[in-house]
Amino acid sequence: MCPFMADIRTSLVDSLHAALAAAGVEAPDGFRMGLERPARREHGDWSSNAALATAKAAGRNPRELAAELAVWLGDNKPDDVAEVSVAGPGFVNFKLAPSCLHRVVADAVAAGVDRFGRQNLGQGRKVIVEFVSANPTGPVHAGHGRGAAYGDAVARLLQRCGYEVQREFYINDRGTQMGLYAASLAAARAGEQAPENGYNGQYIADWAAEMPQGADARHWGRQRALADQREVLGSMAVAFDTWSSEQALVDSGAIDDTLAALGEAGAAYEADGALWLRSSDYGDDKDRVLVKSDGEYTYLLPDIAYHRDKLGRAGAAGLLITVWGADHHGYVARMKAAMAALGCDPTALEVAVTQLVRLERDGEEVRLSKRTGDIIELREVIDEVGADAARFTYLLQSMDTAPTFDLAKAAAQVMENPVFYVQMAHARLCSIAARARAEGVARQSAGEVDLGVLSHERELEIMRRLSALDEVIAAAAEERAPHRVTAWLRDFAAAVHSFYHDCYVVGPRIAPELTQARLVLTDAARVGLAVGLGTLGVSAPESM
RNA sequence: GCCCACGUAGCUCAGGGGAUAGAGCACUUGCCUCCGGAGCAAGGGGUCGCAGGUUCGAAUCCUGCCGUGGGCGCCA
Repeated sequence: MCPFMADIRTSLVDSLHAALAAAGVEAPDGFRMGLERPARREHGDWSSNAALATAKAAGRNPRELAAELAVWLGDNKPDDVAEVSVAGPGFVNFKLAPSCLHRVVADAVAAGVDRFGRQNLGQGRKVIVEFVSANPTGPVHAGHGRGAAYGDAVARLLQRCGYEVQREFYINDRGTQMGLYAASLAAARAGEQAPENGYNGQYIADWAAEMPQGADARHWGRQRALADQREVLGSMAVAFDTWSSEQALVDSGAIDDTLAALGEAGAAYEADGALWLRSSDYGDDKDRVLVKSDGEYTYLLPDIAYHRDKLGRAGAAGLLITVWGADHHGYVARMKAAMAALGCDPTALEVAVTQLVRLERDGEEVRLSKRTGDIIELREVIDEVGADAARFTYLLQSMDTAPTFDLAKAAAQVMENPVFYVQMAHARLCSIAARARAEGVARQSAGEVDLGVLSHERELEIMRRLSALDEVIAAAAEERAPHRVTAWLRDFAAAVHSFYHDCYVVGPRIAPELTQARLVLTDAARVGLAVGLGTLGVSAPESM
């Protein structure tokens, strides 16, 4: 990250508190000093609402109080502050010295892609991020793609913020669907009709043809589906550290243990021949069945055992993040209820619900249906648009919105395509460096270059945006919102294209010291783009 | 009926207590004697779904209503 930018923040907040004290103003209860980057340039680099938020309780006029704070802050200037002013209804605005921005550039180059933007908010806290978890009854489809892109990006963001992250895939390898899948494979192998409610997709026919004579359809089919899923996810650069099996939980007795634990907690009871979870005591709408009257487990019970198992592995201070599609949102309350019944810390389990994607090709909807056989597989999406475009497009918007993913648009190699636009910015920066080499420019080491000559508005804009990257990454990680990085990348890429257009780096009319400084700026911007793209799992190509 | 999310420019979406609400596409108009014009710049375009409330301040928080998507099984 740019470590001193965080220090500057801290010192500004401290100074504001001191200024308030000097003005004889006591902060009201619950007051938190607001310090933010103003939307408008003329309002400086940082802005505080200190006067606005405290004036009423202190019986003061906000604008006058702000003026008083500004005078005091002007006399006791925090480090790196060039100017303190008052604006609007009573904001106190700070303008930083230009040297701050030059330090950002030097930092980015020194830290490089591996370390720039890295921070330690997590302090090694263990997190298990579970995502995709498609049934092992067929290929992953386009809808799983969003969960895959999202879960992996969240994992990457948390890693960059100092969490110890494990990516996990839960395999529902027992139960009704698994049985139907095995029966469908066996039927297809024997040239017979699929059973009622069975699977009919083309892949069933294809896989059945591969299945060796006499193979156990259940076991062989599970392996076949998993291999396919792993391969497709791998082609999108999504890899899991652990694959957790539901059947293994049954075999190990973990489910019976969980049942016993729920019983001991008084959270389970028998009725109508079934065993119920008293989930309504823990915030759910109604009680839920754990064991059906025919003795079979419901889907819920193994899932509770699974989350209990994960919690044990994550440890007392650990965190579980489970990514579910919107079609599972109804299960959040019962899972949290079960965890509460087991005495777990309710904040230890976070369920991230992603809204469903609408898939189109050239404006026409393509339906995602796993059961009809008319499935759009994730493999097809990747084949059509590429892994980078697929990931970036899936992460373009907040997970709370149900976006439209147009395959044709995502695949287009045009600047209107945000993936291409951002990657192109990186490629252009690389081409500048290549050009400098081709022209025989002897590069000074970054430490020797005078960055003070970087004062063009285009250059300043790049530096300002670059200085915000660590905050963007921190916010994206804490809010589990990778699309914040996507938004930053689009803005930053725009700044790079503007710079590219207006500020030549190498050429007969460019002074040598400016060439040197701009080459360093180019390197820094490249690091910023690569770091941002990296947290999304998207590559930063040197040429397009 | 109940639960969750969403409703911001013509379209796709950022912003999610702060100052004059932003970007891309589309539209209008400029810019190629130098690093990729696959670009850059300027302009027009808004009752932030509607109505109340909280607040010094609401697109943002709360309540109700309307609309859209998803969910509401002893299916998974």
